[in-house]
Amino acid sequence: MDAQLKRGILDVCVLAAIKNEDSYGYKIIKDVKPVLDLSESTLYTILKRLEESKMLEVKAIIHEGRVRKYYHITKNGLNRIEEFKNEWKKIMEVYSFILGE
Amino acid sequence: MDAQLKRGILDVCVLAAIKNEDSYGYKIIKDVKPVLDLSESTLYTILKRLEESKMLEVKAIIHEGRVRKYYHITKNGLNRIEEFKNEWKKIMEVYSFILGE
DNA sequence: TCTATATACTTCGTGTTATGATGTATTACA
DNA sequence: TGTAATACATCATAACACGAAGTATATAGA
Repeated sequence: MDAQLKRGILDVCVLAAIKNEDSYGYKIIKDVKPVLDLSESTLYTILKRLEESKMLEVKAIIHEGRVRKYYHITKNGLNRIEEFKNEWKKIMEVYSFILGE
Repeated sequence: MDAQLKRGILDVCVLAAIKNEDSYGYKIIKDVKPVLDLSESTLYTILKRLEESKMLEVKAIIHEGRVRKYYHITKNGLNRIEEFKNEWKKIMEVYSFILGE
């Protein structure tokens, strides 16, 4: 998909991926990739950003000798998803415009 | 609307605005703004980009003492719109994912 | 006549962001 | 021994939206 089109949905996509269950980087990539291709560097950048803006909380856990960072969605994160749903209405208007008013 | 969400649709939005009739910067802003807010600097940046990628052709015309640059969509531009419509299907899948698989 | 306001386009600097490349480290299996 | 899978991190780069500021003309109203 066009790189520009991705922006703005990627963040929310990651939030959605952990909405129902805490998850970690490697798993999130596996879950999101079939729907929307993203690289490791992109994902970890996003996770850091979402953490900084308090939409996610992190807990590091040792799993089979490796560090695993589990991400948990916060209220802010849930709000962001709701906000996105509202923005979507606007997006649909724009789409109609593009199809030919 | 979220700045990131705009990217990827702005270009196509501008193309759509001149699809049926040649237009110029000032008018394009007026036409697109009700649907999707954009500033002058943004618009002219986009127009330049679309011209460079051969999606638009420009013709400068003197209108009431002022220069007016009329933009005409090319075949490339029309293709871009069609491409966008295809990408939209993918976007809808992502949207479903966000809503909760 | 003076002054907004509308018309019309341009340039620059800044901040945000996706991504490829590269690196580190462990476990599992052939 | 080697190779794939697991798991996360960092850096440099390029694309892009946007505010700010600038240039210039026409027109309507005070």
